[in-house]
Amino acid sequence: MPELPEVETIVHGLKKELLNKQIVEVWHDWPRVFQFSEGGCKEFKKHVLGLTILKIERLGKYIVISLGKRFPQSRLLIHLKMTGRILIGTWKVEGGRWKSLAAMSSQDNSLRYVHSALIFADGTAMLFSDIRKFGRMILVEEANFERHERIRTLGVDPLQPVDVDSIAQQLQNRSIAIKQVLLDQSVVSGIGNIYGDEILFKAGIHPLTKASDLTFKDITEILKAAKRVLQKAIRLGGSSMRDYRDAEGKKGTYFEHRLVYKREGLACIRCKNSTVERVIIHGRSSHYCPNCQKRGV
DNA sequence: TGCAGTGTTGCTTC
DNA sequence: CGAAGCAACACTGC
Repeated sequence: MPELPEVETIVHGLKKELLNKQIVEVWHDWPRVFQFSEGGCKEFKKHVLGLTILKIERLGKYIVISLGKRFPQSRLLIHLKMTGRILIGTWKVEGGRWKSLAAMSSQDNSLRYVHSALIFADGTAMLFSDIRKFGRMILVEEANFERHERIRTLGVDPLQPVDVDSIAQQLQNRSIAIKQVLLDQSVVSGIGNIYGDEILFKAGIHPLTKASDLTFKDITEILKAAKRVLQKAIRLGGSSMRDYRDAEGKKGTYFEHRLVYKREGLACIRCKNSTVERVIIHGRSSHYCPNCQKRGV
């Protein structure tokens, strides 16, 4: 479930552990995790060996790792999709399976789902565990980074100062539900199903409201709510329902502090006398209070 | 037992 | 271009 707060938390942990490490080996048992321009894992490996981790940051839901000798030569984009996890520690691979030697913390059965790994000169490794195998590691040459499809089409980061006029303009000709638009990474990047519901609850906007029906004030409220909700979630280390763990293997506690998500049938925490309802929007469960969240127009 | 549902995104089609 | 539907994959719970 890694959304912006989870990825931010992971990146924070990775910075503490991985900076200045040199990649000396690449391992995988599922070639499709690697992408490098037109090539696959062979080309990926060739380009990455010997490079050092110079910088780690978050762009939307991507972990972005700058690699080079002295200056950045390429960037590694990691998307965790639904069930991806990054494990850091000391391990050995035995019969195609990774075994813990001195992991930063116990990673229990997630070791079973490791499908790729970067091994560093100091003997430590970064493992990429992913039950559903939707996650990807995409290598992009530095010169092509800004115009790479995945990066070029990324919407604004909700934690950065946002130009409300430009967002309002984009929503003008969108007839779909605001909930669906919030999940569109090309409008605003980093929000997923959980925080989409949380943000709309906080803003008092019904998730089925058509984006084009929102007033300028509504949009301002939503963006303000987004900052608050996401910042709080980062403070709490993200949400852990099932799979999510940070780089140190720790869960986040936002889920226990959630406002509406997965609270169907329970009393609304704001008005207390309505019951949280659930509706499917574009195939995704959406939770809201029918009393506190009014539909626009 | 079998099947719907699950946190995400990209591709195809209209 | 916008929008809908489905595919990628594995597991859980009813």
